[in-house]
Amino acid sequence: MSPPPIRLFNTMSMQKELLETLVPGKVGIYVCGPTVYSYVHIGNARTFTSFDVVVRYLRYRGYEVTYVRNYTDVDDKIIKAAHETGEAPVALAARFVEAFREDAQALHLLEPDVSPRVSQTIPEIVAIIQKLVDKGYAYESQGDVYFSVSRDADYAKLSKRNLEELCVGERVQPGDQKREPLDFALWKAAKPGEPSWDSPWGKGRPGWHIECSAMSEKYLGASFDIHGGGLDLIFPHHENEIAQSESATDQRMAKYWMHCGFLDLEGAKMSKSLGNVVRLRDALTRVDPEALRFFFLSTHYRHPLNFADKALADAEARLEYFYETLRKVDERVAGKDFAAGPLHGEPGRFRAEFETAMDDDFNSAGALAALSGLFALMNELTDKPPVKDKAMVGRTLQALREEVRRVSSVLGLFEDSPAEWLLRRRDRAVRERGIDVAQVERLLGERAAARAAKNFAESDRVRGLLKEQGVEIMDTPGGTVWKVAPAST
RNA sequence: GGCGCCAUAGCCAAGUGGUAAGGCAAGGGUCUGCAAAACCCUCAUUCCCCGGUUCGAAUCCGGGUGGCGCCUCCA
Repeated sequence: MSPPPIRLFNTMSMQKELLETLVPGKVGIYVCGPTVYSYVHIGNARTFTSFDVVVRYLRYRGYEVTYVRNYTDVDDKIIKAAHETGEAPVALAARFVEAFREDAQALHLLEPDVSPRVSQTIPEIVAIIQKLVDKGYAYESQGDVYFSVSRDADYAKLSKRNLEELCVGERVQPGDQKREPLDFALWKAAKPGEPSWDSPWGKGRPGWHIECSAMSEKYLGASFDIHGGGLDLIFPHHENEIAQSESATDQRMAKYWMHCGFLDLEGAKMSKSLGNVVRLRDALTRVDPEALRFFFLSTHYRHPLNFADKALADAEARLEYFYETLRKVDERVAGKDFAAGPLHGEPGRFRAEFETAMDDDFNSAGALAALSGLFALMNELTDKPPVKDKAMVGRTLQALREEVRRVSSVLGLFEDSPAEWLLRRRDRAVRERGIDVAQVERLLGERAAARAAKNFAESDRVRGLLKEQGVEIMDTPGGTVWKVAPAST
């Protein structure tokens, strides 16, 4: 069996390449995880969601995937944050690892196969640094150890920088022990009160980039398939990882480098200096987690995505359509057996469209488009079947429902029960709009009585009353149901 | 200054040589006591501008214009 023709954009070559893994049928992927000094923001969430779908799709295509995503739990920012809260750095990091796990769960992110932490990888980190020192790529200086960029002939091959130009913006800070401006720290001598570990260079802790070199090698080997992260990690983080790993092992670190585009806020990158960072957990109080996920997937992962209320509302409305459809279909066919026989149309054709899009650099936006026809057909079959053969309609609906399940497993969407999702959404809207559910139900009862008496004037008056409160009602064969209208703002 | 990305309808957004996916909005229709939901139809002779290559370009090349990112911590 020939491998599925998945193509992916490789930052190293700046073009799409056919995925040919080191070991046929297997993929090792390393994604740079969060530095746990605070809650993750929605930009982080986008990146992790993108790679979540990459991993899911590779598995869907039959690859045996080893997915590694680390926690950077030893870092300057953690020490700084801990100093501010008065916590021990280790405790603060542990607290935010837990917070991240909660956030990840809300977004339906898969648990990686391995989630290593810097604090648990110190021996491996020290070993790599020692190797680099021994091979002359690194030097010790007053308890610090630096990587000597000038010793690395192909430095900057990922970001395509030119070393002379890089030096222009660079300054050697006073007190810095670096020999050359571009050199970067592999090991930092401990200062009082900082977490530290023993090393051949005295007590200290790892520099920023070395942990990923150590953790990826520990769990995926010196050379592995895919390394991913946000666009802003290309330089210097991934560049430095490459320099460290390849100098130490003399092997190509990763074959494919994937980078996720930014999530913009009001058309500008989120940044602390602009004060426009939105935490994931704050965003989740305003938008359904699955709608956020859908929103992320509605644009190709390498393109910029603008975080806007309108777009989120659209995503949520679209998701409601999907779930309403699934609810109807499930009511119709769940648990039923239909005699074998021909299907209406070609339920399988949507899968082909979906796979074609995903095979092309994980084009989730294109993949989502394939769902439109699938859901329209389900609605057509439930509401106004074009064929009289009820068994055929039922069989076809079941087949389509199965297609949705397959797609769900890849996109991480529609994993909730439709009834639960719809109720959860309505409950949130009820809370936001301050709607009195008891009153709604009383009015609904009055209207039902009026309708039974064919008093349509009264019935419509009640409808108007509810509408003023933002409640929309729908008369269905199964009775009158209601929902909260989308906010007009 | 160096490196790089992007520019597709009112809005969002796929499409990297073969004659413009999908969604939202809008208009029309079917259904409905009326609605809503759902379904159907319509909705870019054209892809920022100017040249070029080609039988053929939104897609390739050159030049503009306009956004944006990285070069310092950053997903």
